[in-house]
Amino acid sequence: MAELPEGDLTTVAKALLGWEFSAHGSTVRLTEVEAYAGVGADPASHAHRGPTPRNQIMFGPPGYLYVYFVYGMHWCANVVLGGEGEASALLLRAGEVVGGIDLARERRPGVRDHDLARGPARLCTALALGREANGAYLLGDGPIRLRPPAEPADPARIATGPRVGVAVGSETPWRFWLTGEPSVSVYKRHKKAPAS
DNA sequence: AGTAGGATAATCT
DNA sequence: GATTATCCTACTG
Repeated sequence: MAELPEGDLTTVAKALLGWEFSAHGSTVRLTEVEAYAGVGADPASHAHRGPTPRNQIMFGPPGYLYVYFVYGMHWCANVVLGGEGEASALLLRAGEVVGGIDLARERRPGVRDHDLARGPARLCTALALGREANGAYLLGDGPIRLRPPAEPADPARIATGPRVGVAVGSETPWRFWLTGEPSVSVYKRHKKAPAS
């Protein structure tokens, strides 16, 4: 059993850096995440306009996995945070493969080790996450698990910046990552987001 | 190094 | 019918 950290959304987001996320025989240490708030508070969030069939898992209790399909070909994984009905979530953007690396390499042939989970859709591929993982409980004893690291991430290495690839709300600096990690993805703004 | 375009389908308006 | 919390390839400098 594990318990999520206490605090508001950005506090929890930063506290989850360095946690280990396991699925289907591989484990990554989270090096990059993005926070998304709930109804009305965050135009970039899927929950912004209220519950829909897709985002219903975000409106449930925290500690569950929200997996969605984007751009016609990619899966992305989130951890539901906040209280029930709050609908905030944390996008797992990147991580370092620390277990089951042979399986991860098989799932993403031909890429360097630090690129295996460097990006949200790549992370899902490396861990073989798809539709069937949506709604999984992460803090119990199931095949998909999130657990705290033996050594917490160094707070001095946590960096903050705007979220990657969002069309709206790109001013909100809710992307958090660990500086100096080769598995952190490179920043790219959305095609239609205002130039910096 | 950085930038640009296209693939491709679920989801929502 | 428009939109999209991405990735890969190909190009320019």
